[in-house]
Amino acid sequence: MQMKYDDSSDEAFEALREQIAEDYEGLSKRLKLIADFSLQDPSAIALNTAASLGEEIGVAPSALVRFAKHFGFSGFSEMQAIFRDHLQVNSTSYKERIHALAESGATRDTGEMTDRFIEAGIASLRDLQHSISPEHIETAAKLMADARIVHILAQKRTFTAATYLAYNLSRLDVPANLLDGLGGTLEQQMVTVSPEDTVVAISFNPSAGETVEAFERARDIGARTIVITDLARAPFIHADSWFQISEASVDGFRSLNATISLALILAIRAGTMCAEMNTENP
Amino acid sequence: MQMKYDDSSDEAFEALREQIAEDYEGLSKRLKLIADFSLQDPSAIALNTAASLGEEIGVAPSALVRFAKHFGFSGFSEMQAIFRDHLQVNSTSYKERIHALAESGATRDTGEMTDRFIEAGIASLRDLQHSISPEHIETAAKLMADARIVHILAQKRTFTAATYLAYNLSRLDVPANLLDGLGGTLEQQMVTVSPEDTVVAISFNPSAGETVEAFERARDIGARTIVITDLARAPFIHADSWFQISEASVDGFRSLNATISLALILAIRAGTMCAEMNTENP
DNA sequence: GTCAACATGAAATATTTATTCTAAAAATAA
DNA sequence: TTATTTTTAGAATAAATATTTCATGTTGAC
Repeated sequence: MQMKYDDSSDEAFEALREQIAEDYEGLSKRLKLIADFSLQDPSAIALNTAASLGEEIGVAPSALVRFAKHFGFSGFSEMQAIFRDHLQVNSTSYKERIHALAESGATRDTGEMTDRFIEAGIASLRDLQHSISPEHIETAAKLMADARIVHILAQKRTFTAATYLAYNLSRLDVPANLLDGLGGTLEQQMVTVSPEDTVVAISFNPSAGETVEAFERARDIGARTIVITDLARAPFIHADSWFQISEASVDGFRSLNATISLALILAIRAGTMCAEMNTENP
Repeated sequence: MQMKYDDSSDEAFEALREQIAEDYEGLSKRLKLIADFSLQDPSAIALNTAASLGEEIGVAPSALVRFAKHFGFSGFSEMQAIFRDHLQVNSTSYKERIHALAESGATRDTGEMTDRFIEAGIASLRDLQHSISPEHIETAAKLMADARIVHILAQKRTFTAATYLAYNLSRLDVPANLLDGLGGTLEQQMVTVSPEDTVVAISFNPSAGETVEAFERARDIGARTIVITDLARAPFIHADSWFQISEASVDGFRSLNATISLALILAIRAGTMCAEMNTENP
């Protein structure tokens, strides 16, 4: 099964934008004001009422209705929907897709199941791509690069992602330690954490109580904290840096694609930062 | 993914988000649903009506009003304004970011790197989609479902994928054992392998010598063998079932997306087969 | 089990917001 | 200038949307 993931639902917005620019000269005075504004600040059109926009632009609300009708809409609301979709396309279309995948019923056919899992993985990666910010990666990578040791908290569900982050950090000469709670309790392992360290918690809902406790313990010790989670909740929102990722799930099985990709990206950026620091101050 | 913004004009939103996360446990069932949704997809709250959000979340519109009131607002509309402001603040700072991106080297590199890794991951998944056949999956899953125990050979590079396969098999009540070579040699662990077992080797080039030896040992014992590899060659081509997957790599870092997705698919199929067998012959 | 306290959804109501209509003001052309 | 057309703002109306209310369901303590 092949799926088109381009933002085709956004075509309408681009077309409208073009038409506004094209028709501009033929518009009346007030309509030109509105055209200027809509091209310059489309999200304001999406998020405000005709009345408040009218006030801000300096025209009557009915002028906005006339504007919309000039471009073939039934009224302001219909045009506004285009602007809203545009705003939502970049942030939510993959979320909708992710949500839809979770809904569709279980299937017995292996080929179909395979397709759906692969689709789910791709949707997760696309969502990651649309919502990730380079600045935020920089921040988190710096916290890791500056640390004496990077500790990674691994609970059952996220153990796989934790091993991947630990493996890649080690490979890039960033000191990494996996707090896996093996051969004892997590609490016992926490004694190795110092205030110069950074603790990374990867936690998916429902969070293991142990992970929550260990995270709070790390904050008490004074270590820096980074959280990768699917649901930003206390206490994780108090972390120095946190990422909320949405993984698609099929039949209750969550994809791990976005998580491990983020782990790899963070590890690499931390690794290059570490290398740069070492060459500068040998 | 959502991120923490330092934007001070947005502090109302941050405060609200934190309060939602904080109060979460004390909320009722419906209010928890709304809390989850609002944390996961705040822009949807900003752009939709209480009625349509209610339908999407699965609660009555009045539940959204109750939710807003719980957090000290006069009603849904007042709370929605916070979400709208957040979106507006965000989308304008996004423009600035695009500008800044062209200027600052580090973030541009990071953004570019991120994109390349995500594209590589998607390419790997698409390749997987085209290269694996349902019949192949059926065969391998059957080998796992029929086994007394499924042993998974984990070498350094592929340890992550191995833990993922083991975890998912266990979760689906397929007896799984990770041969990780910890606390001794792989050879010592191999004594647990019997002729009624299936051994899965995940091996990427260059293969660890230990994995090759362990694989041959498994064949000598008479166990069934499954191999997931990026390069099909001796001795792995003698396995009872094998998959060749090509993971895209960026700057020498190989993606793991196709491998873990295949692992998940195999685990699920094996799990459903196992369950079917148990209900048929109780 | 019974009761009380709380949570919930459907419908009624209130409010906000968009839209239409109209008279008046500009703009245009003779 | 004046006649004609177009544009406009504000009021009236219609539609959409939020909010309140209340009967019913649920939960938890005793």
